[in-house]
Amino acid sequence: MRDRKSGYGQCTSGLEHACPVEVTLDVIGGKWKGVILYHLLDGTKRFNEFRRLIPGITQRMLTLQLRELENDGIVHREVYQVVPPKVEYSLTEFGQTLENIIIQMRAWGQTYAEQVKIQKQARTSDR
Amino acid sequence: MRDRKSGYGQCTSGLEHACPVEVTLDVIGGKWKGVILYHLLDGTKRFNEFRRLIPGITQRMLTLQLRELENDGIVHREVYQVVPPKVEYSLTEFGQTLENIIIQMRAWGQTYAEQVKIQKQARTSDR
DNA sequence: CGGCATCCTCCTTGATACTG
DNA sequence: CAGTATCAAGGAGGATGCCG
Repeated sequence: MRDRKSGYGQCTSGLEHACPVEVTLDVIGGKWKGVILYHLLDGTKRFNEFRRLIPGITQRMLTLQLRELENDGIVHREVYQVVPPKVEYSLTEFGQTLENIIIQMRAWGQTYAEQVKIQKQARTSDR
Repeated sequence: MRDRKSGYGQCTSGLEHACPVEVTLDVIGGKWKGVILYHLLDGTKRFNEFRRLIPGITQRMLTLQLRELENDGIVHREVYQVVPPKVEYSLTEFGQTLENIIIQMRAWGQTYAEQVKIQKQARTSDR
């Protein structure tokens, strides 16, 4: 496997990220992870709660993205052995270290959503 | 080509991002945009300079990702009509509004790269 | 309720070759 | 140097069905 840890600036496309920004994006950059984390900012959520909050997502993708976040130690999955089944998702302590970033991304998105839309449209019209 | 633009699966309606975090990730979340922006933090870069800084990227992907960033008004592309050709990329004023986020992501990645790696490995070995 | 397994499609990316 | 063009492959993601 190719390896380069020499500190600065290099990045592989594989699992070894030499570039710190990529490390972060690898964790929060999945297709739906942004929204999921966004909703977790204000507390624990259940599986179907996410499905209501994120209408566009499929069951499959919700599961996969939650598993990855769980995997990376960002999200905690608490299973209650009751009938009917109940599963709650929340940020782990580690996940909470991301809160500032999520909040900043939320703020940026809120502030510039319109401008981004305008930029994209300008280009869309010339496709 | 453009990342999560085509068609389905946005936050709520197809046209608008209802979730601000997604807006931001749509702009910076492309496969190589993180690294590109990371390198642009310390100034203007030329095309082949990126290729040196990001060994894993192909010419094609570099072009595509730069075009999208340009498209979204994040990156400025300055073409000098000289021989040999010279093109310089830099952050636009708008792009500079992302600097804090990139810097935070860089900091998080630096701090937690090791932990992320450990988490992933732990889970991998437990399958 | 909260999943997992399967199948299948189309987007994304890579490889390669060519150009102003 | 800084790209574009084309083709091919792999995988991300959707649809559907079944299960504890």
